[in-house]
Amino acid sequence: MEPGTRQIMEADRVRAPNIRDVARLAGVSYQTVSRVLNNSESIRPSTKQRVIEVIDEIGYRPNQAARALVTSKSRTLGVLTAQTAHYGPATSLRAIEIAAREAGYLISTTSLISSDYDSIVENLEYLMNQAVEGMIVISPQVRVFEAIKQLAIRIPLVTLDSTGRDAPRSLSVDQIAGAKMATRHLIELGHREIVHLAGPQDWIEAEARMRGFLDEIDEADLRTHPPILGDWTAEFGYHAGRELVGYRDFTAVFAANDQMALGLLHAFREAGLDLPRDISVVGFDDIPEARHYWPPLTTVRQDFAEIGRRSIAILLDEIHGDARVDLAQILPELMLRDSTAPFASH
Amino acid sequence: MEPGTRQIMEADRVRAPNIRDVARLAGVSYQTVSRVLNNSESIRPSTKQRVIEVIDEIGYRPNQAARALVTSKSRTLGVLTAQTAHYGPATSLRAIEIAAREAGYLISTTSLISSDYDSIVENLEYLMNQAVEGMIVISPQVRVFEAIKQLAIRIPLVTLDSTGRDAPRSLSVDQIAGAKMATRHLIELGHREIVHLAGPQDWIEAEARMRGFLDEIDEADLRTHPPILGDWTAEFGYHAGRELVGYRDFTAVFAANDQMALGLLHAFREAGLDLPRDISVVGFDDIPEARHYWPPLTTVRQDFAEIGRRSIAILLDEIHGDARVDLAQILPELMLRDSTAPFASH
DNA sequence: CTTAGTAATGTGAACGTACACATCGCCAAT
DNA sequence: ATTGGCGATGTGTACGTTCACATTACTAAG
Repeated sequence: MEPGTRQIMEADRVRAPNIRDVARLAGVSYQTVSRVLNNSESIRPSTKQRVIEVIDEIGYRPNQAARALVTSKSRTLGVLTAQTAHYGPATSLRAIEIAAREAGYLISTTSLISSDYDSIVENLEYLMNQAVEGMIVISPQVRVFEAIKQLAIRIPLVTLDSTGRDAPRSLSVDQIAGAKMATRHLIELGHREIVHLAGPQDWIEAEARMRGFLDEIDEADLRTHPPILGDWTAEFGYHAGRELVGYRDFTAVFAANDQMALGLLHAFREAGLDLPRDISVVGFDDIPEARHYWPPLTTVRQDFAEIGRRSIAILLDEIHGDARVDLAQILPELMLRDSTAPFASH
Repeated sequence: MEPGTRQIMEADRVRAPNIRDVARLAGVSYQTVSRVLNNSESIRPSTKQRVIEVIDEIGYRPNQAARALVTSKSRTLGVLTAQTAHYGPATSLRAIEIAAREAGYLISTTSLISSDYDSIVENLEYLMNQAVEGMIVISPQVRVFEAIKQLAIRIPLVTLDSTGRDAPRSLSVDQIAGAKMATRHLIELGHREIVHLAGPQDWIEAEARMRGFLDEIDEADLRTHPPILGDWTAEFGYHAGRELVGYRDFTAVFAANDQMALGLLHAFREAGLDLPRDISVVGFDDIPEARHYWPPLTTVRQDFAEIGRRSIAILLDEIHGDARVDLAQILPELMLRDSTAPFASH
């Protein structure tokens, strides 16, 4: 191509300024500009100053693609999540995003539409194609682990679950402890017939909460019906509640999340029951609305934002090779409100 | 560097396979592999087949950074959002992510921590540094537009608001129409003293809902107090409700979102009022929980997922140069439930 | 049997940056 | 005056891909 032609093209589509443009205008070599960009030492303050001025003046932005290409570091972390519209995951995700940005990392999120195996694989492939340096799995489901193993994913991985699975490092609020606290609270109030409205059993959190419930029931030498397996929604809680009022062989319900608890309250009240006198209800999560339900919901609080922040800290540590952040579990907290009351036979 | 040294390095850290490795193993040139990757025509099926087999076999993944560098297309879209933990934005965001992925685009999200001008600029800069090809602003606030203008951002932009501002193309559920529907409903029930619990006024949606309310009040020749300016939370709704019960110079409240409506219900019920006989309440959004509030909330439904999908469609159209998707506003829908009742003086 | 035309494939260059190494200039110690 | 050392800056090259253009293989028409 002749020089002339070239110049016309350049004039045509204004090329974004690059490191050499900056260098030329600042009267230094491109390498010096690179050093400024990467905060290298051994650069004279006056030179640095001059370069920075040129950068600001012409609005130069480093080309991330070129950087990624040469360093073979994408500075991107992948997040695999389901149900992001829910308060918990959404809050964690937001904290993750902010923490990642502060550390200079980009987040690439992928939301599972369906939870079948192929879909999970497809989503993981998507993240791998972004050359993510590490991965966080929020609200993990059992099949996700199979897929990760199957794909032989080798990058650092942090999952937000409580079970300490083999492959990845995991972290979360201690779901089992939370469920036990909730259940114990009901037992201490004198309830003996307690129903558990659980989450979908392929969700690790749901499984853990159910385990905590059953353990506590067991320790108190009580009996219980097999838990009802729900889908986290208020709608399901409502229908389960309508079903339950037909039996009345229980005095309290522990729901695996606040939304389902809300559905229960709705159904019970609609059936003319007096809450919490007739039936006590405990939820899980302590979403901001829970304290304004009627009656205000007794529930187990977990700090979703803190989980998000810590997961990033752990992941970055692992990426940088110093796995020193401890995985101490975060303890949840029982929030006592008005949806639970002592059991009084009447 | 001598060849020998080089080989040791390669053996040291296993380099990911590149297009040339594939080409060598398939017995073709790298350009042919490139053609297969880009679905170029005029390539013999048998050749294509062979290349694909090699790709699968050695697990080759195209290097996105190299692609982005040479094409100067990042295939990334930026999303600027606030309050992502809320149901509405979170739902839209999820739909955006899924739609973008289907179109082969990556989403880079940035959440506004604070809404001051500097913070907005910082977040926009962050997105520009990712070389995003287009931008979506969810739940836009007024200052965002100033910042965009100030930074002279030239990439395609879609905002999710209802006001048809000058610079960008915008799209949303018609907030004003929704607010008018809610207000008219209350008026038709016979209410004459209606209070509006508005959202923060630097939020464009909040402003639009308030405008709709005031317009409708005006058209019905009614009077109203100046709206209460809230912050979207149930907590605020609750405190506003406690304040309001002291006056009792109204018979209905239109809250700018469901969460604040929930807080109102809580406060009113706590004050011993009979809902909806004593006071009618209307919300906005129709989050999934709204129908399970007590009483089930009359509210204005908007389809957040649809907004998300459409915004991507519009943005991609604009990026590809054919701006043909129309911006017809999506109409919201009034969901009649039990939190509103005819006004009867008693 | 030649020739033209097209389908299929190959070659050279460029994208913008960071790394490894080379060079320059200066000052202190001999 | 010479040397060594170090701080500051410059030069060559590679990263993996696509684009523009060049070449080869094949097919059909004369």
